[in-house]
Amino acid sequence: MIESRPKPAVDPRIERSRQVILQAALDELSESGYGSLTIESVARRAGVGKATIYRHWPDKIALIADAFKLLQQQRDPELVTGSPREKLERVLRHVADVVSDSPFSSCLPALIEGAERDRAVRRFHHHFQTEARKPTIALIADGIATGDFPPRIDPELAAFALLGAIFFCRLMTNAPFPEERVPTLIDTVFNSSG
Amino acid sequence: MIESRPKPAVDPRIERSRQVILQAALDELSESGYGSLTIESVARRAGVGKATIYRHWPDKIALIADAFKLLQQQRDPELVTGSPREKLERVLRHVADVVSDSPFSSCLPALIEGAERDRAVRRFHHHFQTEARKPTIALIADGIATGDFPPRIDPELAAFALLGAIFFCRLMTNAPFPEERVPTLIDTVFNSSG
DNA sequence: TCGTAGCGATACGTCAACGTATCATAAAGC
DNA sequence: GCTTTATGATACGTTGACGTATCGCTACGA
Repeated sequence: MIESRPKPAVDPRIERSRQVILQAALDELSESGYGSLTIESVARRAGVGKATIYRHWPDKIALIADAFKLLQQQRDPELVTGSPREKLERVLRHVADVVSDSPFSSCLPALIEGAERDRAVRRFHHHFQTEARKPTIALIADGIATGDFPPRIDPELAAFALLGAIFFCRLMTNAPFPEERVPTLIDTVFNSSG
Repeated sequence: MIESRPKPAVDPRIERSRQVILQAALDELSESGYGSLTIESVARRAGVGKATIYRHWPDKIALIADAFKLLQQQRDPELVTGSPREKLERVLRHVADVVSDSPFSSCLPALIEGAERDRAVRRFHHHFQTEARKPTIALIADGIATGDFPPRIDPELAAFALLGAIFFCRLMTNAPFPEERVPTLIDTVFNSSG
């Protein structure tokens, strides 16, 4: 039997522990934040012995980095169809929804803090955000090409403005960006419709 | 002598301690973040006895809240003149500058984290940001009234988009928003010029 | 069915920060 | 000058997290 991955027959207990611990770490990050997370509280929350955590991760930073990676992977991109304007609206509605209320949203302050303090977190945070932005930028470029959007705008800057407005609202005001306001936001930034 | 404020003749040592300690707290927030700040490290950095801090603040949260208040007050608003477009450009250049490199910028992640964890920090953070946004919104509304800006845009949303792009860049990418790109940002959001 | 190995629980010594108390020093105010 | 008072330094007991070690237990794989 030729198999490229011999499947090292990993003990399922290992993977189960990993998942339970990482999820508990995310819950802790959401509740206590980056600087106040402790291995012991994660272990308590996960219903796991401290030693089990140290078996899988050398230190707190490695655990947090893995937890954030899991968080990023949980943000599934949404496939949308329709006109560029319709696609953009759906994508931004989804972003507004996720940024308003989701595990990602509740961990966002801790993620920002983590990226500021730890090089590894910062690296994949920026990398992942860059990747997550690409479809939006491409969407805007498409819309310009088809004439749906004004021709002179800079797609990257437009994406910064649209996404930035939503994130800004979450972090700097007392109310998240309401999904229903997405069309008006697009109208404002693209100065279209009426 | 009639004086509305009798000046309670406060011992200058008290005010000096307050300032030194608050500045040290800001430095700690910038370096260690919200959750990892300790009273002892602030005392060490300020060259002050621990007891002096406890004499002035009941706990860590009160100290941090006061430190953030000082930080906000240090952001002096800039008075600008010229056409609405020129004024807006100068204001946004100033914002891009402050958000890229300043005590405010280096404390921003800690401020976001602090606002998430502590109700008092959150309240004045949101309040101050709302106040700081008002001139920009008014500026945009003025520009619409004078015909410098497109008539149909929502001034508040436009401000969210412009400011949001700058903050988004600081927090979600590996490079702060370059000041020189402010004109292009305005052009993109207002779809004007060429 | 049996040996292996990952597990939870627990105990351990270490360390750092907590918040309080004390004390001489020195600056402030009269 | 003399009293008051805020200060820096230091010591204190307490707490909680660190990271390691041990030990039955049991799910796994053969």
